[in-house]
Amino acid sequence: MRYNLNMFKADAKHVKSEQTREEILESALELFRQHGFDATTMRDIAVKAGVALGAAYYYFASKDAIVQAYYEKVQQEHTARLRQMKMDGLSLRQRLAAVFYSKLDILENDRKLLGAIFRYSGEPAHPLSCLGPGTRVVREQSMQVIADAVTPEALPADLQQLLTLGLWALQMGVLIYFIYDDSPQQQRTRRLVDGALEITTFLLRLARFPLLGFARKKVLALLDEAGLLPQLNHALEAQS
Amino acid sequence: MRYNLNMFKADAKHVKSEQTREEILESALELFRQHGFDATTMRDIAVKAGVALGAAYYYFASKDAIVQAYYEKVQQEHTARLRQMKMDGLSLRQRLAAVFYSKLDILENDRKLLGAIFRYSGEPAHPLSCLGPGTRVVREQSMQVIADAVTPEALPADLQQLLTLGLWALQMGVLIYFIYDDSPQQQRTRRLVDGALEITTFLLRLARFPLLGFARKKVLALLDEAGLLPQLNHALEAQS
DNA sequence: TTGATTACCTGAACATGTTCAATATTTTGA
DNA sequence: TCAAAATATTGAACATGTTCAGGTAATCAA
Repeated sequence: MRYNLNMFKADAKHVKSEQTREEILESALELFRQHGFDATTMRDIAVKAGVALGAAYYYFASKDAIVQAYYEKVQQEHTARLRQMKMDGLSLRQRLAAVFYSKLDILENDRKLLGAIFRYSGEPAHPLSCLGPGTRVVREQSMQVIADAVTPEALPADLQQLLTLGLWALQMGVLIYFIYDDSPQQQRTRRLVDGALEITTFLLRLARFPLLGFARKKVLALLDEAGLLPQLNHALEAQS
Repeated sequence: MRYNLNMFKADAKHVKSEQTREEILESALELFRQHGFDATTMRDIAVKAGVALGAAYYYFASKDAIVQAYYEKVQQEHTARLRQMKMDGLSLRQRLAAVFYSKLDILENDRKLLGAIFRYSGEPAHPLSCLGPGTRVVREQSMQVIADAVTPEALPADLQQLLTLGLWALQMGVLIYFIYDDSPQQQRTRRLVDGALEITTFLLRLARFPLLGFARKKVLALLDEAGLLPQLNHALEAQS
């Protein structure tokens, strides 16, 4: 085929648009890291990126949305890192440790940015609510990473579901703890992860006993009724 | 004694100051309920309260601080309601149900206000962070309400500590769920509370078994190391 | 009583997130 | 090639949370 000159132009243009966006994002993150989220103004960001104020709003709906974009990149990176890790031969606990640790590694120097992620957790209607529909994709992506570490264990479907949800909630809690953790290199958070995973796997071994099996059914039924297991119905239907 | 005229004046003045504060608070809450938190401006509040804009900032450090003041009143009311309830003869589960239900009752029509409470949960340095030092008093107060419902059960000190902390965390989660719950009268949240308490008391009965006793020790040690049990040290020291 | 001190209150000014009408640039379709 | 459409960009204007220098009223000390 003959190359159409416009193809290059189109590519170049799309690349340039993406570059502008990236430039704004990177400028913003650098300033956020340097001076904090609140101390950085949208005007600062625009100046540093070499664009007009309005351009920032052409690419990002709000100042918080920039942090959300950052977190989406983090999630991509997290997914990518785990995909290229060889998990063969590792125990569940080791796989989960890899999941939690790599997330902390990625976020290590940006703890101050994370606050913005949780800012609208109590506002269902806000597009950036970390529990709302607006962030569904990244949330499901982060649950998938955990599910991928759980699945090789070949647990009963209900337990697998339960464990994944529980670990996702644990991860949320760990992130909050991480933000507040002022120990050097956030070692306390790492130790918290270790301990929590030890207990988790210990309880998992107990989960086959009848009494805990009963509790497990109860918990599952409760979460289902509460609508916190959206995929459960399909999973169970497919199984039975 | 002879009454000093200035006493009345002083009282009148203090009362008047308190009245102004109350007027601003009530005006704000009414507007928040009517039009939502974001749609209400500080100028609206000042106009409705019949004061200048600056007066609102004399009494409240920020717009969010007004919601915080509301929540402190809620916590007072919660504490008061439970104090005047007769808990004699009630089971642990019934006492806890009373704790959770009464809190939901108080907050019933103000779910939209609660979002602001969680807004700074990811920012340790913010004075209104619901997990930070700035809100310690109201947080300890809300834990005390739970502790008072747990104490009559005469559990071992460590288990009591653990249960109280766990229930407080549960309450936080329930409040989040409550905010997102669009079922009529938030019945789903009530059912979630019922189910969660059933499971809690069931697991509590299991906690005496050796295997779960081991897990319990592990959890306790973990939380202690994580610094999430600030009072534990004193409690255990006093016991031994 | 009176001057000094404190508490309360005012509203203009400011800072900054956000919007938007207008303009420039690029792409598309014929 | 060129006009229309789509995309990208501009920066002034706006809305609103917050600050602050200054004022008034109440309280206190002598």
